[in-house]
Amino acid sequence: MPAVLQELLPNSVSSKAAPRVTRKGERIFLRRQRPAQMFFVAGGEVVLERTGRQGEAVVLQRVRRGFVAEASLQSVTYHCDAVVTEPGRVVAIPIGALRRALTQDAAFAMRWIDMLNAEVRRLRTQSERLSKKGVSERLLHLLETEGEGGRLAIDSGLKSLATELAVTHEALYRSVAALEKEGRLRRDGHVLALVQRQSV
Amino acid sequence: MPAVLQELLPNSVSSKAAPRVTRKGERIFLRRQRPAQMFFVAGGEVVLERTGRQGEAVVLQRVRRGFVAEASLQSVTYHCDAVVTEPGRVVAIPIGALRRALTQDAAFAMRWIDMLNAEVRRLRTQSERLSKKGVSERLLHLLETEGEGGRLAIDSGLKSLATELAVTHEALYRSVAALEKEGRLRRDGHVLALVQRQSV
DNA sequence: CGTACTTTTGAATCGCATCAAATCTGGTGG
DNA sequence: CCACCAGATTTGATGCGATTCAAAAGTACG
Repeated sequence: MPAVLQELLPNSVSSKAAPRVTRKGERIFLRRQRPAQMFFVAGGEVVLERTGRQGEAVVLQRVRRGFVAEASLQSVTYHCDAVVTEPGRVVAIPIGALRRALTQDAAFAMRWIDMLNAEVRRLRTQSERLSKKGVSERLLHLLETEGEGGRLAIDSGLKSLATELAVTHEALYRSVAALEKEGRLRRDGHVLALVQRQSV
Repeated sequence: MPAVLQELLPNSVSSKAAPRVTRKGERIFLRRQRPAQMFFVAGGEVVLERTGRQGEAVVLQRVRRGFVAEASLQSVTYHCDAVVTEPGRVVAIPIGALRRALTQDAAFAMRWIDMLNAEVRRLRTQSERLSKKGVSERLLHLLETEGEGGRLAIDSGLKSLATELAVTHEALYRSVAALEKEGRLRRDGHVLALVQRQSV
């Protein structure tokens, strides 16, 4: 089990945690199912998505390390599907034990609150990004907010990134190419990096 | 002080809460300020927004009853501005007292977690909405998800709604008119309502 | 080495942003 | 009560950027 998880969870909970490997394409859980476990992604990648009636997938969360659907702690059903996009590992934690620990261990509850706060901020930033109209504006915003020093590794390909930015992959490819030609962006394999503009 | 707040907060906190009236246009707090208080909107309307460098405002949260920027509990600075869009009342709660109560009162912490969970879900729905491309798709999604039985009161006008949907007001006006003509939407003053389509 | 998927480029079309302007509205002060 | 003003609402014309549809080239993987 990852150290991050050990530090977050009290023993009463982590002792009940069950790690397992995931396969690409596997569904960890489905919308409308009753949550019995909380999942922590410890390797690979899992996306939380909703599927419209025409089958268009909307990516709501992309997790490489952290909880999927933390917000379903008290929910009657999941409100999204969780799909494995890259094989790896998840840790399943019984929700009952988690709830019990949260009501009994205030320090743990506070750590949990911090985690939720971070997720709320991340989602607000994502809303801000999706409020932008141009493709390149969204891309640059992503690099500015999610990247480290304007650098961001794109592990699952630009096509997958396109659905995350809610644009077509064609538009994204063209936008990347255009930004590169303008000298505002650089590509090193899977890494996109903003080119620092010299301030006057 | 509203009953909802009384039920949520323990006495140690609610005794320190300070209600006050708000004026239209007033800024409750600004980005980059250090959070000293947590604000509960008890009347009127407050929006949480970020302003880009060209002054384009992005609405991240619109609150008529509830907390603004709950996620800044442990933050060093606010990450958004809070602006009063309709005069009313807010209750200011000292953050120190709040934090203390959360670490000592597990039941309160659990109620707080539920509130954050609800906000996370709301934000995911908002991301889903902004992922839609068409204006009318976004509008219909709003009515489906935020409305009660497809009915939603628009108190602050369609123009303000337009910025929330991240479209121009012209496009929204036209979209509303078009949907009305198609018989998919009805307007009764400030209320927008989906027209129920007869299932076969 | 074939198959499935991503990446890339091209062309046509469409919806929305943009700019402009007219009308309507609620609220203010004379 | 009316004139007036600021803001919201509405309609029109134009252009651009993204979607859509199509197809070719590159790449990973069994």
